[in-house]
Amino acid sequence: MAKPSLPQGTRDFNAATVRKRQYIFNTIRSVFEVYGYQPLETPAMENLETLMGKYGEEGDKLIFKILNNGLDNAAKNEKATEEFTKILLGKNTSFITERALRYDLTIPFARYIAINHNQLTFPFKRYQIQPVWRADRPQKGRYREFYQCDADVVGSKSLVNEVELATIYSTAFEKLGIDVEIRINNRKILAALAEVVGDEAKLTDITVAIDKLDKIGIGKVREELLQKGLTENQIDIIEKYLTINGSNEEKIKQLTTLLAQNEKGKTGIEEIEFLLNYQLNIVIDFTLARGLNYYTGIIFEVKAKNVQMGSIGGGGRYDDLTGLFGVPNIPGVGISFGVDRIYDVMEELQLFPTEVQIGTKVLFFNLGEAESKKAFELMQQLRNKNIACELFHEQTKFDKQFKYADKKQIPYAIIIGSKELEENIAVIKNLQTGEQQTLQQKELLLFAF
RNA sequence: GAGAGUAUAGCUCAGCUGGUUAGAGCGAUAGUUUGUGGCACUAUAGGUCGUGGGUUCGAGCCCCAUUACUCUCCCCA
Repeated sequence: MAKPSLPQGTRDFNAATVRKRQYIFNTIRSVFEVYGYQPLETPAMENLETLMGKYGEEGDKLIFKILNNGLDNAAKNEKATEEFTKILLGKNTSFITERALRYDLTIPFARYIAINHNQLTFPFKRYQIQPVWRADRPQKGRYREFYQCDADVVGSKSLVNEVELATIYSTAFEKLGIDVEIRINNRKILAALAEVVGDEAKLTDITVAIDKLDKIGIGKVREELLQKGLTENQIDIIEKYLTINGSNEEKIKQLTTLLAQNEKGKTGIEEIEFLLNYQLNIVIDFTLARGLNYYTGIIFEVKAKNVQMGSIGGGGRYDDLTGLFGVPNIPGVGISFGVDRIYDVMEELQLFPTEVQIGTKVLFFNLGEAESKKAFELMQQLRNKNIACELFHEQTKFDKQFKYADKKQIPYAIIIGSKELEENIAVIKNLQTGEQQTLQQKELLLFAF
């Protein structure tokens, strides 16, 4: 038989990894909850129609499509064969596939709003932590199945939402112990730049090129813009924009001189100033663009300090997400946590608390039939007090039982042999320090494990 | 979609210009006179060298094909 293997780009998570990941999820979830966000879960699969065309041409190709379960009527055979040829040509047909795996959490959320907007109280704040699937070529830090962790608020234009989301970022990362820089920019400013440059149609090309700045450098960005058909003069203005620097105040000052005449630019600057008034721990970065096209206002990106790693969070404001589903005029703003990268950062900087990694707290040694029966009885009492315990599965040498505890990193061993059984006592040993003490069996329940 | 690399024991890898019975470390299991572990020592198990062809007296090593995985670009989290 062939060796079993995993589908490309997927992973098993062992006990230690699951615990650490849960720790991240729980920390972020608790912050979401404290800020009044409500959980939402949507199905792993959506109707293909719901997803197609929402992520651009590239994105459509990366959607995992689910094959229909055969024909209900043999008469359709010929038609099906015909339709299948279309699939081979890269086209979609509901005859062959009408469902697909969730590609992100935002579109299913928009779909949910579109279905339920009549019954929801706005502003509607939800968070969602679920896996998504992409038929991408996997590589480092990039998988075909991975978790997203999103919080959005829709039905409100207030910038207070942006303030809250920025605060959620700093609170969550502080709780996780990660030192981060929260960068912000405003799509309105980028739009203004395109207007000032004199070519609004090139907005997307400009943002895409700018987004690559820290990766490929100013020279290559110029090259790319040139290729997209911008003139040297236009690119000079963009370069001037990209070289803005200094403190937040200085940056705003420089930008004002550059874009002051432009209405959009003015609003964009005012919005950023609104956030700055809240004394948030944020940094203006006018070179921040983010790839997703649906953003229209403030955009966020979070980077971990002291470690070489891409962004570990991002988000922004969008005006009309549900318009795609026929329900217009519901603006929103949202953020996302990149859990897999956060995991890598925390692993590298050793930020996981040791408690997270302990499964079983106490191992009861098995030293005979009567002894283990007593041990079992005591163990159940500890379990009732929510202390994770195990009884060694068979009577064997001390050596083996110790090794088991050692391998599983169990911090305490409780030893009840014939002597202890007779005298109603128990030996409790701290396996890390090697210290041990003898207690009355009933005192065990009061022991601070 | 474009490109590069890797494939030998459960894991990480050696294996010389092709030459007899393919090795190490870690791990696993057992033991070192059966009520105190982690260390050390000893022993044992475990591989038709990814798969299919070819060259050769002879292939883990060379050639071709194929599959899987890893990485880079595109794109993205």
